[in-house]
Amino acid sequence: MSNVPDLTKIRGKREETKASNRQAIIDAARIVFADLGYGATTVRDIIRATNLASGTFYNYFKSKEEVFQALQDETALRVRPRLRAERIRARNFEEFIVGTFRSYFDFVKNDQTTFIAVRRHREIPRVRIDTPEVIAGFEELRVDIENAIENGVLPPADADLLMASMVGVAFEVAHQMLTRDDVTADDAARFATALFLGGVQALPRKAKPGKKK
Amino acid sequence: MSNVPDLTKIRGKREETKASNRQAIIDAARIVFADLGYGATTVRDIIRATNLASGTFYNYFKSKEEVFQALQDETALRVRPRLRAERIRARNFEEFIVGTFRSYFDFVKNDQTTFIAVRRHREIPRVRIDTPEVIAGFEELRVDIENAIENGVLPPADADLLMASMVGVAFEVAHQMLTRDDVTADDAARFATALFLGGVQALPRKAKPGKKK
DNA sequence: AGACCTCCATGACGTTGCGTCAACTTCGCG
DNA sequence: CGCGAAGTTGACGCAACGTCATGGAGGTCT
Repeated sequence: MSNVPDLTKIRGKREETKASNRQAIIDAARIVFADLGYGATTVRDIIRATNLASGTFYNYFKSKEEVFQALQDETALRVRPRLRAERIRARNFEEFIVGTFRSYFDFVKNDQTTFIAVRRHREIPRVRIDTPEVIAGFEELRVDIENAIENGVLPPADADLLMASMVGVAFEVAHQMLTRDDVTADDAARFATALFLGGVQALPRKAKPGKKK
Repeated sequence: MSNVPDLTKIRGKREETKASNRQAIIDAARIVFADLGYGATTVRDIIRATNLASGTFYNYFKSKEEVFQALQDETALRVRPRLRAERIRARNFEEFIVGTFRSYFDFVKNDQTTFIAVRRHREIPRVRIDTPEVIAGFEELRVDIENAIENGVLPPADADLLMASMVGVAFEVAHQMLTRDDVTADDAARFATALFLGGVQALPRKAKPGKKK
């Protein structure tokens, strides 16, 4: 009998149930948040939806906020590589912009459940929470913008503000897309792209003179 | 002697303490939220910061969420008239855009405490909550955009998406402004304005054919 | 294979905040 | 002044919180 454990797969039953418990909590949370709304759900509601004991929850997360972050992070980690790939592939200004928006809106459209679930709060009309992974995604965009500027793909503008603008437009337009049902991912992407294609040319040069910091 | 009550001022001691209690709760909440962060704050923390009894709280709000909304609404009701005035005064495209952004960023800059307080959560990096009054402000912008389009001040674009874009850019750029300290309200306004002045020209024509709905 | 130890799931427990409610105080009005 | 309406108070029952001692299952060493 081979006693060589498959190192890349199973690290023992210990680690296995650990991962499975964590995932069970996250999955239960996704359902419960969507069902009761974020504010109304309690840690107890979440563990009740698993077959784990209350104490176990606290071995994995220290509050429902932390589970929520894990949920958001999961999503962020799924989108980021796609966006990144699009931008790296871009050989010019237009491709940079259109690639980013297109794949983001496509993702949102195909993944509506997650996004809608998150917004389905009862008490509060609309909420947005940025977790570390989401913020890391913003940072990635900023870096890509800076590189694009250096390579002459983008005109020299303030990278922070340009990143912020793209993020803002992406989120708000995506929200419209989910609210109205007559806006396709393509409509959204064409709108956002046109705005930036036209707008970026006109931007003032860097607000801050030198490099960052 | 005069038993004619000043109708516009005091409607009797009853109404007076009612208003004062409500305001006391809101004021206490503003401080406590800023201090402990939104998530960590409890209803008890808020009433402890007033000299009212716990039961009294529930005569005015039914949860901390509701107090928070009242706080947001207070702010929204202060900004909206200014933005509206700017847009109505606008005699052309540029004035419409620049007026809106300038006064919004000025407001945020002068009112940092409110905005920073709201963001000073411990558990969660960054949060945004839209209350009914805030959403009403968005709607106001949308209507103004539609009117501007009808009057030929703005080119015919999708008003919903244009509104969403302006909102997104306004929020995100304002956030940058508060995070970095080298961005003035003027920098922010010039950036956002340039983006839209250049970008709006290039927008696709209305995604939806006829009038709204 | 067995003994041993480590790790973690369990659920009961004390604590804290929740929302309600009966008793009481204050206001307005005749 | 006296009565009813309106609103405040804090104690109470209940639910969720986060912890911790216990036990059982997984890994390791001989």
